[in-house]
Amino acid sequence: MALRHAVLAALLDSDFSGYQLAKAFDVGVANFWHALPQQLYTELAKLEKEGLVAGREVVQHGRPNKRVFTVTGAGVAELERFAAAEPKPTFIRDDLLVKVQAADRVGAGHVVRQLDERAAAATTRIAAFEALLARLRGDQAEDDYLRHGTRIGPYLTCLRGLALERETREWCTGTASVLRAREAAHAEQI
Amino acid sequence: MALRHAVLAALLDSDFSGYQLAKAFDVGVANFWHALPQQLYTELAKLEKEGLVAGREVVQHGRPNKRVFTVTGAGVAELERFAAAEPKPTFIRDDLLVKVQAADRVGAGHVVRQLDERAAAATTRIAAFEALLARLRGDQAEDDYLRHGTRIGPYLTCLRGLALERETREWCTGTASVLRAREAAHAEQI
DNA sequence: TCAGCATACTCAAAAAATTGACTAGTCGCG
DNA sequence: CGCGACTAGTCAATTTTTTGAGTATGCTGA
Repeated sequence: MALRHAVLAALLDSDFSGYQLAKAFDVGVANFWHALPQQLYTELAKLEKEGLVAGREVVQHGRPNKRVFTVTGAGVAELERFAAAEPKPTFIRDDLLVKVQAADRVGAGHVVRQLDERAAAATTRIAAFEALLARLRGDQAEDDYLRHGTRIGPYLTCLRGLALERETREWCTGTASVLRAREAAHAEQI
Repeated sequence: MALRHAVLAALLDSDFSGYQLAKAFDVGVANFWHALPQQLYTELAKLEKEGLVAGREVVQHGRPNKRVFTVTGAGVAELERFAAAEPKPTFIRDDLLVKVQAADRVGAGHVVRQLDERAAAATTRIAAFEALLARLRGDQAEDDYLRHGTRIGPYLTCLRGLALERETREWCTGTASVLRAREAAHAEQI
């Protein structure tokens, strides 16, 4: 019962349809939560049945109509309860870490390549986060925005995403270069 | 089919029983993977049936006997295949991020407290990682160990854990202080 | 013009993770 | 001597997540 809170938090910012939420959960919100479209549709249906969100049909021209959802008062109350409850520990799962853990026992070649790719992907995401942050704060200086800006929540979580991506990039490039140096040294010995 | 690789990677370092693995997955390995004891027992049973690990009974004095597991050749081959495959994207799930995202719409009090607690927990983990890293490299300098040390995999993943915890601590303290300042400013206005 | 992609969603089945309840022996503490 | 904590597991039920397969419509570029 935790995806629901991620959905509610995402809907606080602006109303979304399931499809739009799915996009968000695949890129931006994925920063701190991840879910497939099917889960979101299911969750939205449940939330609506429980009265935590309200859906309304939006007629569109040139594309299928959609149902967008708004958080209700009960939804905000539910988030309030969630905020007061003890948080579950952070949950990280990363294939690359597992591979690096095993890197001295299996061939490191593929792992090095994947580290490079991950570092490149991180660079892209860093740029995206920086652009998003700049857009959120508009023409205000960061300090100013942090003190007086609206929608500080999304800004703060973006800052975290940015820091994580930077850390990821550094670790990936550092680790790749260590593994490469060791492969080279090993090759020399022969 | 991914927990199995985390288990295999953990067993590469030294043989473990299900119980010991459970401990590791609750603290150390939890750095990059998380699993409950039940899952580990189930997974070990499956891995043994498939011949990827071999179990043997260890008779103990003064406590129940245990079964410890070793990775077999087939297990290493399976890890090799896994290392070559495309990695799934990193998967992060964090209640606190969701709460911060919603912090400007629900009471920030609890969230601030939880951020402080998380920062304190991070400090503890940072110390633990530093101690573990020092133990792994023994009397070697870090550069030296990275170039020539054995078991470089665990060392590299620990470095990542350390960096993540440091980032966590910084973000938590920074975010808590931003939210506190805003609460204070808001109180003044009244 | 027509294939492919994007929007917008649904249903069902399988796999994985979580929750909760148990067994059973040992150790130390009061 | 009994109580609680630690070691070392097992079993079953439930919930969550993932995988896979569909339904429609409309726009765009080769």
